[in-house]
Amino acid sequence: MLNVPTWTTDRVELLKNHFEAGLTCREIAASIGVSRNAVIGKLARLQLTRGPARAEPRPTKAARERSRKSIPRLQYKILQAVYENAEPLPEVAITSERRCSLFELSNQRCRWPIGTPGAEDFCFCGDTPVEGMPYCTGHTRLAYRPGSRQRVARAY
DNA sequence: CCCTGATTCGC
DNA sequence: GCGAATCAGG
Repeated sequence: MLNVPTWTTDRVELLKNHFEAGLTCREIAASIGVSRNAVIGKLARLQLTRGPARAEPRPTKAARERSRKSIPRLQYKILQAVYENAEPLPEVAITSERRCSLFELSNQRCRWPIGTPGAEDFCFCGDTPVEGMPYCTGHTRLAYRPGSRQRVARAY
């Protein structure tokens, strides 16, 4: 493969002329025989734009990654910690001394529902939650069972 | 959904 | 420098 430079002088000339003529980037790209992104990229490097640049520069990819992934990462860490001392889940119900009503729920009460909604004895676990989680340790392990998602997905 | 131009960043 | 991936906006 010969290494033909993409942006030869005449191609750049074509690019500029087509741009002046008001062709869209896609049309310019088709005319020259390159991708639309190539045209857009080259125009950007030539400082050629049609409208005023956007006021707010995009946050860096790193920043976007951070804000997008930080919460899932954190929760993954928490779950890791919950499963750190992994024993088989007990078959017996997880009991709580602190059962509470819907209105007594808070960030400091396990939100695991117990019983049938609407029933007289319906309530919530109410125990102290794992930090950053909506459930206590036992119910966190019940709620996030490894592999359960896949099994459920296949069932549908 | 389709499209557009603009920006970032790994190559 | 290049352009794919990704973005915001229409």
